[in-house]
Amino acid sequence: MDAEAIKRSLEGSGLRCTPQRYAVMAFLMEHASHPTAAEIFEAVNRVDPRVSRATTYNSLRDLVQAGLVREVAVEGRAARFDAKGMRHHHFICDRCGNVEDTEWYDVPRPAPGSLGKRILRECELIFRGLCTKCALRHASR
Amino acid sequence: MDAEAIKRSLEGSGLRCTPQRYAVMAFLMEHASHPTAAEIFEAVNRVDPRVSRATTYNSLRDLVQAGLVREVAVEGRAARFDAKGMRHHHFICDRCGNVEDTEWYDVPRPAPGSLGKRILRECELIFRGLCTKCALRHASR
DNA sequence: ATCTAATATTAGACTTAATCTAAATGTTTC
DNA sequence: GAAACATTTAGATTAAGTCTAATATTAGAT
Repeated sequence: MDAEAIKRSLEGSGLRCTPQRYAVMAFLMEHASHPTAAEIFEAVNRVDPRVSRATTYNSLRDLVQAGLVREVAVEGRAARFDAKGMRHHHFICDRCGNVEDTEWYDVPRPAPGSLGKRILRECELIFRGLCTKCALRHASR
Repeated sequence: MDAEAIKRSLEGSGLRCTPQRYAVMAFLMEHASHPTAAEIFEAVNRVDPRVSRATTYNSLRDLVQAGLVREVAVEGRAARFDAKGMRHHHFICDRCGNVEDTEWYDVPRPAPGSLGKRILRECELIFRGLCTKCALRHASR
């Protein structure tokens, strides 16, 4: 996605395309590494010191609300974020905690009725185990 | 599970059955509500003031390591815990953030090869949407 | 039973992540 | 250009979790 597309997607969601929001969104689209808010703030602030910490958090909140960004559910301390580009699932490493994208495939929905009166919006699949790096280190011992 | 069973499962995992650990484990088994560490601490400490905050956290860490308890991945601030009893999936409410258990069913594993050299331990399914309470409130407006 | 070494617990200080606040700045609209 | 609104800012505050050093408990050896 290029600059124009980012601008359009922000405005399409009712968000003004401010330099700060743009910077956060652009950073997320360039880094599929599920960065934490602190990482995003540091990186974005280094490039453009006009971006404050509060604004980083505000922008992330707005982007998540607008549906452009996903807050990945991980059990670690700090929240991690993910631009919603291609659909994918997540693999979380037991050992190093890294979150990686994996190929998407359709998840069978629960049997109708099993959820009662709940309203289902989405199904998310999380794989756990050892990532490539940790699996190799594990094997070589 | 009764007291003896808890004791056995702790010791079977190489953990001494101290009053503190027992209390944390017992609380989790009685409350399927995915309490946060703070909630567990308050409840357990109220009953037995000998249980400190640090020990609550230590016990939870030990229980998770021993595989008796699961730390549920949620995007909120505080971690949530869950005694591993019956297998189940989780439903997280978009609005109130509550985590509820839902009926378990087999999740199709990813195509072999799609995970590369990663070692898969488990698949976890998370549903998102509105819980019963929030769905009703939503409808009545 | 007593000693000893290992394990567990504690209170409270500390660190980290995130939110809040009130003032300032920027943007629209008239 | 002024009023109304949205956004950003630095820094204070809160919340969640971890760490530390002292104390207590336990299991196993004698």
